[in-house]
Amino acid sequence: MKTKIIIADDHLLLADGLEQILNSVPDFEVIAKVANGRLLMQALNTIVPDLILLDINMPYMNGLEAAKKIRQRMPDIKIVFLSMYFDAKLIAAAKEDGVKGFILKDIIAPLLKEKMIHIANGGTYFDLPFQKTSATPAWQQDDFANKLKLSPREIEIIKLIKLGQGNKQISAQLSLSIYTIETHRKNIYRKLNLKGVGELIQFASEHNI
Amino acid sequence: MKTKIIIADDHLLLADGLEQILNSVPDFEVIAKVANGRLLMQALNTIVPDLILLDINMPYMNGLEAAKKIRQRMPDIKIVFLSMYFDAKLIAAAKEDGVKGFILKDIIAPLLKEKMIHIANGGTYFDLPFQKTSATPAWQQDDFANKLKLSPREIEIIKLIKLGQGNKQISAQLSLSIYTIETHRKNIYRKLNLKGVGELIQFASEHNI
DNA sequence: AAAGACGTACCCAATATTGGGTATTGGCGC
DNA sequence: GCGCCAATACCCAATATTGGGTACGTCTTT
Repeated sequence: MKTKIIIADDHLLLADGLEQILNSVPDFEVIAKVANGRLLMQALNTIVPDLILLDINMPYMNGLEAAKKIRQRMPDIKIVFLSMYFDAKLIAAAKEDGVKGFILKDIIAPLLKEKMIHIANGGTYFDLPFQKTSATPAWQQDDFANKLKLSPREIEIIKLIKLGQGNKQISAQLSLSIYTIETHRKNIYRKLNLKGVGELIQFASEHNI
Repeated sequence: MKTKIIIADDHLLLADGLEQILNSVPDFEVIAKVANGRLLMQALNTIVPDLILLDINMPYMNGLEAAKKIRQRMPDIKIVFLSMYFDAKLIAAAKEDGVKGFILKDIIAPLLKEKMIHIANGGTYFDLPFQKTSATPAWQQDDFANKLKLSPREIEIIKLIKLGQGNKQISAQLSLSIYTIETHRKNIYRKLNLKGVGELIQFASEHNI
């Protein structure tokens, strides 16, 4: 029995591309493509997939709302989020709603397949905002891969913040200006879409940085 | 084979009391009592205990220093800290140094025995700053038991801080003045001897509040 | 009734963090 | 060599947190 998939994405070209990619996996079968959340809910009245690949940003009803509704009515359907950008809060909310995966659109086809197969087999996968994960060697990442991901220095600073250190202590420890730490902090918050130490430490703990 | 214990405490009366209590446990044998860290180190040249019950605040060499040295030279000796007050940072440092337990002096004899037996048998025990732990019913706590421990309201607020909320959000959520939250925060920091959100969240995570 | 803990609320000054900039340097890839 | 980006550093204004107080009503224990 193949895994029946619905693709929900308002970028029709991308949706077609995804269809091609997923249909090239023997165990996958794309049974529908829809362009927004409302159409997705309508489609679910007549066809029932095993998995939905859901764009977060869609008109009429966004991915998160759609996921909530689907989760309530048909909790057996696996939901995987697809997004242009990394967003720590969004991922936290998604996990709350039982979403099985979060994949950035900067992924390349073979890796997408790999992750989708993993999820279809009952696993979960949530993209991380780090550069150079061991699972995805640099040579197979495309141009967008390094945007909005955390640099080594940023990760280092997150670790220190997580230890309860203030900017002053961190700057002393790394022999840097306090202004530099402020800049790094700002960049970290911007990249992860977080606000304040609390949320950052939350995030860091969940992703054991 | 009995567990050989050395008691290190500059309050001689207390040391005597502890000796009585511990000797009433069949498996325990107090083989020495010393009044400060230096005397403890001297004693260790001639006698080797299985466990040291170590007061944190002692003249000449405090408990933490003594523990570090003992840990280096004789890592097999179990060390248990005894303290008048709860101190989150101290406990964190103690754990780093391989200390097996942290017991507040407001404990009552039967519970002390219980915890010491647990530790002697290879366990660890670290006192918590909460009121009314289920393991220690209120009726068997003495007068000092509730000093410097966290109230329910404080624990509630710690949970919200841990979720990354600021004073403003917390006050809104609980329908309280922001000043009240500030007060609670101050009390929490004072009671736990912590400084800043970072350290608090660290602490809260470690003790899963 | 007095003492103490708890929760509430307020004031104030000193720091710290946040969020908006700009700018320079050195490395890396194309 | 040019562009990009990480890392560094600085400025500034707006908030937020910290840490020092005081105060008051309620409830519990002594």
